[in-house]
Amino acid sequence: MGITSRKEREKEQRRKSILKAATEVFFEKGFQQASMDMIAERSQLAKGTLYLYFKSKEDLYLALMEDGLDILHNMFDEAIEAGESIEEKVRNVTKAYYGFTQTHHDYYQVMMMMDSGLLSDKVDQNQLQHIRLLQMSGVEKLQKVVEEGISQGHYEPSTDAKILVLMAWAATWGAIMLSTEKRKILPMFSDIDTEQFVLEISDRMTRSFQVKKSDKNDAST
Amino acid sequence: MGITSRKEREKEQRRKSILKAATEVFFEKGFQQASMDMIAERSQLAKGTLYLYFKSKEDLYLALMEDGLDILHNMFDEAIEAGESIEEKVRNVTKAYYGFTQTHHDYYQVMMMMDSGLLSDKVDQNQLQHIRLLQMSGVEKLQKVVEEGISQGHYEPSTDAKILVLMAWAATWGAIMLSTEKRKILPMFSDIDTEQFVLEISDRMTRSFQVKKSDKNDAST
Amino acid sequence: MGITSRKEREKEQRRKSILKAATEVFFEKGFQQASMDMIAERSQLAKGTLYLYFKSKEDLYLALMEDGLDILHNMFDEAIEAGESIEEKVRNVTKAYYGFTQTHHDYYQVMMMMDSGLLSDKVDQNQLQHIRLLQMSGVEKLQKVVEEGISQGHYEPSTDAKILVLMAWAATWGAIMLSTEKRKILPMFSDIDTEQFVLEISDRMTRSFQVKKSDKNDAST
Amino acid sequence: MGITSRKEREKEQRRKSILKAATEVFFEKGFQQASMDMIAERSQLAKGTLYLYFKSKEDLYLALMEDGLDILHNMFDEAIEAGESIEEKVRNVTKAYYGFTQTHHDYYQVMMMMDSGLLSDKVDQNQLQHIRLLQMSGVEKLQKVVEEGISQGHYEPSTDAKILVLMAWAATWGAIMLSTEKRKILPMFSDIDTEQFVLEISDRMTRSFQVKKSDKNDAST
DNA sequence: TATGAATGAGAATTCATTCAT
DNA sequence: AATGAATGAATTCTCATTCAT
Repeated sequence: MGITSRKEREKEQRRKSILKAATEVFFEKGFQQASMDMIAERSQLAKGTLYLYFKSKEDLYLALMEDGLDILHNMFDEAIEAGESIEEKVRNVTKAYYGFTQTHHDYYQVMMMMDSGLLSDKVDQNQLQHIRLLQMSGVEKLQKVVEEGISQGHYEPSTDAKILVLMAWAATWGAIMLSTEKRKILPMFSDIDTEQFVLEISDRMTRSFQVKKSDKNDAST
Repeated sequence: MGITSRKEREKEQRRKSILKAATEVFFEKGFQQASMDMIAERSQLAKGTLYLYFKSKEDLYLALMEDGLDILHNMFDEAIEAGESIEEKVRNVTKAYYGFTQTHHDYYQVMMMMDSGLLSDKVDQNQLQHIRLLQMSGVEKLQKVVEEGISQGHYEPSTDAKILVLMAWAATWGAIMLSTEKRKILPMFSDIDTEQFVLEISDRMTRSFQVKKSDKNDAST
Repeated sequence: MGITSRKEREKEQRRKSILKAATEVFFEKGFQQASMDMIAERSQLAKGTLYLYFKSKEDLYLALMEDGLDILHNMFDEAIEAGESIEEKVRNVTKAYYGFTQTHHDYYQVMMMMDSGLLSDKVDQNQLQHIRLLQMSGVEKLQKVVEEGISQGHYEPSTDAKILVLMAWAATWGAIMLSTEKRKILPMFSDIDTEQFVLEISDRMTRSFQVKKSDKNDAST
Repeated sequence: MGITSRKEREKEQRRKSILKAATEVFFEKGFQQASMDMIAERSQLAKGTLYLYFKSKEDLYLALMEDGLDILHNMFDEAIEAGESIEEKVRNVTKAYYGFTQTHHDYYQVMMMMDSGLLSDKVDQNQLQHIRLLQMSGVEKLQKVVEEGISQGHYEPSTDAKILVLMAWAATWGAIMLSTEKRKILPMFSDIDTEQFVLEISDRMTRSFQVKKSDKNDAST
């Protein structure tokens, strides 16, 4: 048993180290340009060995996606946990997402890649389904928070929690993509604090659903 | 004379038909997966012929991008022209962008791909520069409208036109990406009218910069 | 008739201009690297037109060889004519050959190319035979001169004219190739006057067959 | 240990067998006409395998050149070693060179090709430099022998060793080229013993520098 | 006759995957 | 389990030649 579990730990260890190498290479080269040779070299293993752990390049990529999503969702859970008010919880999730794109920049980029261009011919459909579910669950977590907020009178009673979440999500996502991808193109971006930008856009979007007291809503850059 | 122009027209015609085929294939397969063979077959031409019109696969791709951006920017100009009030102009641009993603869905998708990972090694740098400029100019057009709106007292005097535009743009872009790309993933999206969703998110974002009268702003889905 | 001959002259003219362009391009690029496109462009004609005058790239190449050999042999004839003594005639031929490699450097290079690498699959065998004959005739002309020299007692009576000519030819050819092709490799060549070198090697070779006043050093085959 | 060396030997073996196949194909077709497909087929390997051993067609060609030059220079060394007198040493080198062109005829032909038109764009410049050096070193070895001969009074004291060597070399090379390449063209060659021809031309050339017993025939540069 | 657009066979090279050791 | 040599299908691009105008 001890032996078995040590072996299993070693196996898991090796799996992780392959994933790490793959993430780096995918990030640096993009999915297509990355070759199994590069990943093998980076992970200090023989090419054949990769196929003992992942049955194809696509499979490796999906595993990596799952990994990234796991990290992200743990960050979400902590973010929601840590927030005391509804407002803070929502804000924390935005922060968490932004934080993920910064501290796990390679994971983020690699995950972004996926949306355009992976052909799922040889892809394990079960695994794909699992990833889809993970992607959804982030939104669902946020939705629960908002529903609580509605019932607490924090948002307009007529608010559709789903719509609110999707809009906040869309705005946040758009802001992050705009900041990270277009920074190179749009010089106007050069003097903007990205985190502020992302947080403010999320704030403005969620606040537009909030109940107005007598009014002193406004936002400063 | 007649002959020259007929020949030229035919050449242009063929160029267009290659671009059309290429757009389809790039859209279906992604840039990397799309092969010149596929494009040749789709356009009913021999492989070599493609190289008479475009000097490389990258070149073909860039030409296609330019084409798409041209269409988009014409739509923007008309949108701004057609709007009577500031509010309407901004709204029209959002509509135009959304419309573009729908009526030229393949162009849109292909343009989205670009951001992740085209190898600019063999790419004509002048052409690339031109594309960058086109991409920027859309934002700039909107910025002019907003600046006018600020000076007309339509938006808070303290508003930074650039920030407003970038936020509106980010939100709109995020909304469109979310709706088009994630529709397949998020079942919660199934009963949402996409155009409404996109317009509303843009509205909410811009309205958050507007001067509040005494207040009765709200939005229903 | 006038019309016919004008047309024929024009045709011949065009043929020549294609050959000229081809020589330049073959010289600059080598046979394989030279493309019919380049030759067409250089000769200011359409690609298709080349095929009205030469039935293939190989054919064009052979025509060019013939042209070069014609020039060379005219130079030989003049060289022999101009020489007053046997010695001078032989020397003049060497000079003429060297001169050809200098003033018609591109022809010379292009002719050298042929020896290595042309596949005669699609080549007109009659034309090839003609070229072979031309190549031989230079040697034959020289041989006649030497035979005269032997009968005049200029060379050892036992001399085999054929051997003398072949040896002189080999030495001259080797010297020219060494000087032109190896100059880039052998730095030791840098301070040698090529023409002197070539003439001297030919001299030494032929003189070794000459009758020695008081001596009798000789070589038997 | 045993395993490692066996594997290495096998690898070297395969490398050699590729080189062998390549030499044959290059010889038959010339560099440009030879395709990696042909070489793969000839060596009974898959095309991709070739690229495990040589990184490009050019690389393969250069490796082959180096191999051939190595053989040639070993033959030179032995030739010089084996000769007892100066005269014999020089003669042996000529013999060795001729021998090489006969026993390694394909190597010789392939090496001859090089001089006309290898594209050095993608070629490893270090390797190219090495080849240039090897090509030179043959001449240098001979030069040393001749210098010794001069100091021993074997050649005219005024003799420039460099000139003597270059002339002997040129004559020998010319003779070999004439005999091998033109044999097909010049029927007059048919009844000549090639080796005799080559040796004699070399003899005549070197002897023309030798001190004459009772005589004083000489040549001025 | 002259043109030049179109062709398509063929070239070098890459790389995911397999499999004997 | 781990290796890494071998594979060969697939990819981009070239270019001699043809042929409708």
